[in-house]
Amino acid sequence: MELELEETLDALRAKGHRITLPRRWTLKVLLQAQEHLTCEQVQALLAEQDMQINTASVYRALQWLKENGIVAQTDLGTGAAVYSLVGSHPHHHLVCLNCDGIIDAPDDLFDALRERLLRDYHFRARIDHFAIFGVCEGCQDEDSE
Amino acid sequence: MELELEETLDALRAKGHRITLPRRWTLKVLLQAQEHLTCEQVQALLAEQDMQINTASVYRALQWLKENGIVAQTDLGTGAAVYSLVGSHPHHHLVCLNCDGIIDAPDDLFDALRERLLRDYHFRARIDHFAIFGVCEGCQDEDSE
DNA sequence: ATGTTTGCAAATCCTTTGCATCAGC
DNA sequence: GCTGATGCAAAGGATTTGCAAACAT
Repeated sequence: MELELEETLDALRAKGHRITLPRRWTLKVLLQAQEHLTCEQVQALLAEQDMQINTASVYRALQWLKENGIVAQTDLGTGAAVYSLVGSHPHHHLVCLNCDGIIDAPDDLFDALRERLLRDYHFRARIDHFAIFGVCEGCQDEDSE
Repeated sequence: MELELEETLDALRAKGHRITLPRRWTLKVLLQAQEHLTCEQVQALLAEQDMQINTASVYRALQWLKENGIVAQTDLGTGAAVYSLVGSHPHHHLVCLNCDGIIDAPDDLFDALRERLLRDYHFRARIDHFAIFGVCEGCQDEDSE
């Protein structure tokens, strides 16, 4: 993991980017967490480890990582956007409109869609971390009661 | 269209909801527009026709319509959420991460995905008005230049 | 009549920005 | 040393909320 951190940073440096502490730490905590985090969570997790950075800098670091294809930004309808690594294990979320529960879904779910978008629209979809809204099994049962 | 308005409102009334002017007007303008609108646009279009409602009431009406499955809310990454009717002609958007261009996409794109989510996850997806981010044809060419 | 919804203004929440200072290369 | 990134505080924009008055049923 430490390796992955340095490798990624080296690649960015090679593209002419400056590697600063906010950027390094933000990427580090995302690698540690291996799950989607809000800006606030990133900052809190860092603070726990005595790495203090300003909120604006976390936002700027996250945006930079996003622009460079390292992280994906997703709106789960929870108010704050969540950020997660693209590379590691791409996964998606089924968000229940009724109970707000979240089910994880694998990436290959979107393979057919990706292919079709590329073929029919020449559109290269970047479905890195997706949220699909709907009604989960439990809540469907409730509805019918 | 007038018919559809009254029918929908009657159905809501039958469910015990109160039909007020903000609710009626908000639905009316969405039926007129037949495309996704922001809260601000709803309010502006109504004001043009001398139907003044408060911003908070537009939000409340939109949320009410959403809770009742009449409209879908979508985040196109443009700041404000957009709202559109579910019933009429479901459609979706391919949003280019580079040029912010928006390509319309038909609903049947998601048929296979819907079926698989239902079969494998018992999840009833409500993909009413979706945004898929990626890179459009023109911007792919630019990249390779 | 009664309980719900509205309008208004203020509050809240997430995110961005201007600018002087600081740090990476 | 130059250029770009940070920290801070303040602004920004979208959405929500508290509450008295108005309204639908």
